[in-house]
Amino acid sequence: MISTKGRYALRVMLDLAEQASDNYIPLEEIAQRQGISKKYLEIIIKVLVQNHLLEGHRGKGGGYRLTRPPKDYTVGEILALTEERLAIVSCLSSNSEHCERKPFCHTIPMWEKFEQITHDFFFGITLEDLLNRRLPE
Amino acid sequence: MISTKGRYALRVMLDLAEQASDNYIPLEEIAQRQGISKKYLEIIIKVLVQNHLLEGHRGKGGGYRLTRPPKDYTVGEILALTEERLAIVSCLSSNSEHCERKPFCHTIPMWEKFEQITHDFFFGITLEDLLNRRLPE
DNA sequence: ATTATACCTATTATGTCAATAGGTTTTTAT
DNA sequence: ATAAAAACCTATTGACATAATAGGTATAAT
Repeated sequence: MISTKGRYALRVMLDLAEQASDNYIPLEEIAQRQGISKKYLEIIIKVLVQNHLLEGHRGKGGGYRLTRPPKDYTVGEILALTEERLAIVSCLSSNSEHCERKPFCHTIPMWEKFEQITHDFFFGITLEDLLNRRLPE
Repeated sequence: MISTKGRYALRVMLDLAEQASDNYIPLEEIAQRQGISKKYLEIIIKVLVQNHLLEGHRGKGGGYRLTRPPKDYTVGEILALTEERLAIVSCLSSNSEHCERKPFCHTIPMWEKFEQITHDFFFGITLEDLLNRRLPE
């Protein structure tokens, strides 16, 4: 399940993309427009800045702005940052302990395929697609 | 993310399918074979019985058995029972509170499509498919 | 100097997951 | 009848993640 963290991150990115402005936009403004607690958004937006999806500028007149055009962001890369667990079952996640059943497991191939499908889906949609309400294929 | 509950449920069903026997198989035996706590499995198997995916028989010589041939179970119906939240985002789940942003939301169509993909994937795989390590298409 | 802003560190409440514990009831085999 | 083997039932616990709040510091523009 996608948590609010991931969904909020997406909404912040979309909000900025919608403004289509090169100016910095204060978080306060975004929070009000989206109806989300500014304090909570701070936590989420931090990750986006650290990974250079957004650029923050301090002080009066500061705020946040995109670092690329909306068509150059995929939904997948945004969710991957805030969700951490794009792995669908723990058996597949990198930090899972070794399972000696894995070689014989009847279900692993299914999880792997689903993971592939999930990846392809979310990495195949850009912010611009969302703005235009146009899903690929 | 699929929880152990869902994965264990699947493994129990697979275990029974593999035995390919009309006899009742004690949970103790399944638990040992699968390396899962019997007590925990009790909780999981209860749901499967209540929904008639399994049949339980009490007393000496009792145990559990499938109610249908493996080809007539889909992975989807098993996971749906134990996971509850096959809804990917809370906005789409039935018990979510009304969101007045929904009509304008740029992300809802994406979540809906992903939900469709997820549903089609898991309801398109049967227990028999898993037994044979054969994923459809 | 003041104001507006990002940025930082910590804390909390809630809830779910995963698991354990200790029983009761039913059925079969002897 | 009796004993054993099994399902079935109710409650509790520890650990962890999520979602959110709180209060502060650093920076930049006017």
